[in-house]
Amino acid sequence: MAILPRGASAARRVGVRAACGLQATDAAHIMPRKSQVLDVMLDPRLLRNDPHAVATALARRGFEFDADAYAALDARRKALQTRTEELQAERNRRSKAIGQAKAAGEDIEPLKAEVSGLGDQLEAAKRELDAVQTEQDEIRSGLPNLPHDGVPDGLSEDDNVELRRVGEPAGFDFEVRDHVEIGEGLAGMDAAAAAKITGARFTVMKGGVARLHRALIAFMLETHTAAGYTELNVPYIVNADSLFGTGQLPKFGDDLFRLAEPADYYLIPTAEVPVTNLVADSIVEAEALPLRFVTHSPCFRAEAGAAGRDVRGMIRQHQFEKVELVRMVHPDDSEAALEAITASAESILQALELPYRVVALAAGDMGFAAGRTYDLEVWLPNQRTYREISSCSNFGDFQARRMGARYRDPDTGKPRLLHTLNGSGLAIGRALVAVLENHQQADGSVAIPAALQPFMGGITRLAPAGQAAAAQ
RNA sequence: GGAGAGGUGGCAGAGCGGUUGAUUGCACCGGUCUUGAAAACCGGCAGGGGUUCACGCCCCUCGUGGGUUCGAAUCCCACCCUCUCCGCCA
Repeated sequence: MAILPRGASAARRVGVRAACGLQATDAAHIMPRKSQVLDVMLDPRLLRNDPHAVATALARRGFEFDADAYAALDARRKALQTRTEELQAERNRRSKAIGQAKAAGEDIEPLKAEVSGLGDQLEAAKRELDAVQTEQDEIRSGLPNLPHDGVPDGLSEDDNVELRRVGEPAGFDFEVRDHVEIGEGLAGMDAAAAAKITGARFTVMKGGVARLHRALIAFMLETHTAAGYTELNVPYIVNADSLFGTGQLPKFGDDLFRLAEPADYYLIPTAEVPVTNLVADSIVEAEALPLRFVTHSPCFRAEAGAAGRDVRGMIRQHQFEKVELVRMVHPDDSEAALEAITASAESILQALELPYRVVALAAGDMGFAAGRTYDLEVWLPNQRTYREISSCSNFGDFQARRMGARYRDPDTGKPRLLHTLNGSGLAIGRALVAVLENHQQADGSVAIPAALQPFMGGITRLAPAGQAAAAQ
């Protein structure tokens, strides 16, 4: 049974596959296919009718868009398209006339001779049009989403706006350890072993720490499904189409682990990719909205631009796990849905008794596809700072347009782009770090938050190696 | 991996190379009838794009790409996907 109605037509998406069917070349070549495909990113009409407004909006993100050049290109496109379609119409008319003449038993040879020149003209016009459209598509697929009106101005994280703080950082009357020290003390965290097996930025977890990691996953899935999210289990390997749909491609291939063999697939950088793409290429019935999904998955990131950052511990790994929340909603509901998805993520932090703050990202600090983003940052006592543990974004129709995700408007009967959102609920590795650090005790043990204890066989603390196992 | 079958509108399912972008059924929307509903009957109903103030007109799309032809859902080639049987396998 299908989870979602799949559009059998699949008329769109001629796109990426065709365009990048050219093997393991550069991921940057991945493009939507021209014309009749709706996976261009920003609304093509907005781009055509008011390119300067687009340029102004994108400038808030620090993105330069040459509106005049684009407008000039579009003028060429228009002329070429008109000419091409006129030629096609002419050819269709004549061919139809030949058919009728033949049916009437007339001699069609003279008619055929008349049409012969048309073919060449048409082919030439098509080629030209094709080139211009390809150029336009390349530009469009590289344009980030427009920031929502309410997004704070600014180009860097320094311009982010703190919305609220929840929970008081605990006072410690001993020297606060970081999670690496705590994890090693518990004999539960081993970076050296992972380095031997693989390399840098991996960790082997063991015993109580591994169990705590698993408990966090189970607790989060339980909490979110109880709140109405439908649990999913999805592929961790995806194709280029899916990554284009959510916006990782064509621009951010460097952040991905790519499997060139035996197939040109990618490891997912987040479950957002497979889950959001469930609605790719389909028309969802209006009553089915909102769709709310939760899934647990590993995430694989090359961290290409992060050399030297967060090298110690589990903050920044090539492989980590995450519980992800995804919603597909009616366009009118996406603003409220962002608040709701953020609240879902916050409920986990509250249950885990972790102090955190909520930050509205500035226009220039948001991800490529996001129209508005709230980050949740958890308090890390050793670093004496708040660190990102969840990112909740409203993508508006940006991803929906790229992947062809629509719902049927009951009033008009016509398909319309739906809105997509997602948020981490939460990143498991960082949640583990936060629990270890915030709930550490003077003796090196770690108190298990009450909410987690049922998923830990009822134990209330993790004890350092050498101490008696676990208190009841 | 081997052998076979197949991919057509929201779904199901037709379609001698020529007024077929596509018969029909279901679903859906509107109407008649009814106190109301159901049934019955009548009508409407694929997606995308261009152009137009608008009515409308035009182009593209029958898995994807290419080829043959004046003309392709229909013929040819390649690829992708699905199903059945066999092999392998958690």
